[in-house]
Amino acid sequence: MTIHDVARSAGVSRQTVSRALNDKAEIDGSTKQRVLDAARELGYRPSRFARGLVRPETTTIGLVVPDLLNPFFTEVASGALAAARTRGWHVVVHDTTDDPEQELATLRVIGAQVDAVAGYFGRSDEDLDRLTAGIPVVLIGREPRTPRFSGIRIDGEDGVREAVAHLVSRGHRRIGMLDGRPAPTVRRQWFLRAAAECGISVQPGWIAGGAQSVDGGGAALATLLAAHPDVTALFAFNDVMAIGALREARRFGLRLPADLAVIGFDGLALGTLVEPELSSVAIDTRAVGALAVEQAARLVTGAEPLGPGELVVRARLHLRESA
Amino acid sequence: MTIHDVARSAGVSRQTVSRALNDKAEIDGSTKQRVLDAARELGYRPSRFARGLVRPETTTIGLVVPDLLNPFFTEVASGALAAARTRGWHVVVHDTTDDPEQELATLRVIGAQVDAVAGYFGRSDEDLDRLTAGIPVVLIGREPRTPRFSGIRIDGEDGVREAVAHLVSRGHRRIGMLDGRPAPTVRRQWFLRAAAECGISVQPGWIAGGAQSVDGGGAALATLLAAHPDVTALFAFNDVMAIGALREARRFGLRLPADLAVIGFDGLALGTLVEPELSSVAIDTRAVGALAVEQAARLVTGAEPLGPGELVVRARLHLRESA
DNA sequence: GAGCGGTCCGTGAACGTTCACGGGAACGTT
DNA sequence: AACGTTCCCGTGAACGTTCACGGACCGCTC
Repeated sequence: MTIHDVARSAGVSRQTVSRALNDKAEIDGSTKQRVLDAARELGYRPSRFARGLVRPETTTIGLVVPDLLNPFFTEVASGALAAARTRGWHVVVHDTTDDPEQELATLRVIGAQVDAVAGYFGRSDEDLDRLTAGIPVVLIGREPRTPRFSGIRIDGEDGVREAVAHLVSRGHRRIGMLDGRPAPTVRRQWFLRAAAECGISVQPGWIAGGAQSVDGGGAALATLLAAHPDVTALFAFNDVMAIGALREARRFGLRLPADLAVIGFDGLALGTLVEPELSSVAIDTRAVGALAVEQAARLVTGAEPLGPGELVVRARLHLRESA
Repeated sequence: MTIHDVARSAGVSRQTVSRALNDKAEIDGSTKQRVLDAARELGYRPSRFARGLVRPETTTIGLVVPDLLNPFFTEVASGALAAARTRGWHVVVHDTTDDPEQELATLRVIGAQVDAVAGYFGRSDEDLDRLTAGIPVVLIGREPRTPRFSGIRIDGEDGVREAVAHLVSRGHRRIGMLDGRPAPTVRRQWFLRAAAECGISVQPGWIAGGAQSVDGGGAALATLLAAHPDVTALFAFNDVMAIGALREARRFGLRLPADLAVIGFDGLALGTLVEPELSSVAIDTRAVGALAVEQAARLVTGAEPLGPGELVVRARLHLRESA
């Protein structure tokens, strides 16, 4: 079903059909109506590829997240959408469900659909390089090794230092941490460094790793408290885990924050909905998405890309009720 | 920067470049490498339009939501993404920020980018018909008047009846409602009908309208309680408002659910994170998104579309702690 | 040395649309 | 009657890629 079929059906030429469909001049009112009717009759709709081939390209960027239901990624995506909207750009969102296979499948098909891709990836830079076939790539929350890639860095060091200092100033000495993985993360390094600077020691058993989810946070807290019930404060890898920890602590019968002070990371809006409201080392999550789109924009258009110094989002402590 | 430039630079023909880039046979290893190097050197990347024009089309559907940060729409979007993924389709997500202007802008540009569009719209069917230029449209949570459109209907009548019956069985007689708009909504009708069936009367002042947000729910509860502090139970337009009401009630010093029982609508995962956990007339939100994509799929491919009877998502009462 | 199979590469065509241009008809002006 | 304008409309070309086909070259066999 092409423009030609419509033209034939209406007894005019391609160009006249094009004029009618695109509200252009140089066409008589009655013929225009006739063409429009024919097009509707035939259920015709223009090929966006043929159209894109000849008209100024509308850019589309792909955003890849592991789990859109995770509020952190929702906020990042929202920021990316907003940034794209101001440019009249489009964003196709892909949710990999944290599955390497899905990520692979996404990368395979996305290259043909978008002008740039941004997001969270698990695969190596080499794999990404091979799969993205030359389009710009913006990594979020991970340092690129290839110069071809850009990375949005999340610098929470100062914020974590503030958090630990705050807990110490409130008299806490046994501060645990729920990490987002069994293996130490960067945030754990920040935490340990901050603790050392504040002059308190952190025993290895005070750190429990868990899945980066509400349930994961709850489970991690359970194992932590089982072994070390004397921990009085907690820094969590992120807000989602912290919220799971709050819930679990309540089930343990702990009073919050009297028996256990909790500080999360990310500063999600969700933190204001739980009881007690969550204190957090907050970053501007929507800015993360917006920055990624901005950098993708520059790479696509060939403008001067942002340097590493500008591709940073810094965290600050937001105190609420939970600590 | 076309395939031709690469061909010239590598001293071969278009076709050979195409073969190298697409990992096809009938090409020598050394020439392939030479072409690949030339392509990288020139920063070449294939036009997805030209490619799409000649290769089997990959379908893309547009999903339009008023606010992706609203967890309800997040869940719907997540369901849509998952359904699209199983087909190898793409979803471009547009957030209109609940702004008619943005919605208009979105509709204007989306037609050239997608094969079908689904989501929440504020504009009239006539406007939509004109702006979507012949591509299939699936409305969510709203009945279409045009036969050209499909609609996903949300039937919460039975669920609301269960909810009211439950509250009545617990002895509640003065049940208020927080509606999602100043003007009566369908959910208010369900509520009033259910109340009548249960033999309790609802005074007009027991119903307060508010914005469909956490703060809106809180504000609505505040005005409601100011005028009618004797209300003992509450049905909210949706979970987000219900959660706002819970927070506000706590600030009022009410014990939950002893002083005020609350039941929301939607059954969001978020409801399990608040204190007390929210009872809700729950729908399968992800199924809503999935159904929309499924129907869009059928309309695009020309398969037999789902009938009105199949395009329904029914609600059931999920009891947790708040009632 | 003719024939044959295999490997590698290039040329025309096609995808469906819009742009630039040209041309016919109708009408008014000189 | 010749000419200029205005209003419509159609034709060739182009966008950048892939597919189908054909052909050159090489080595082998009989």
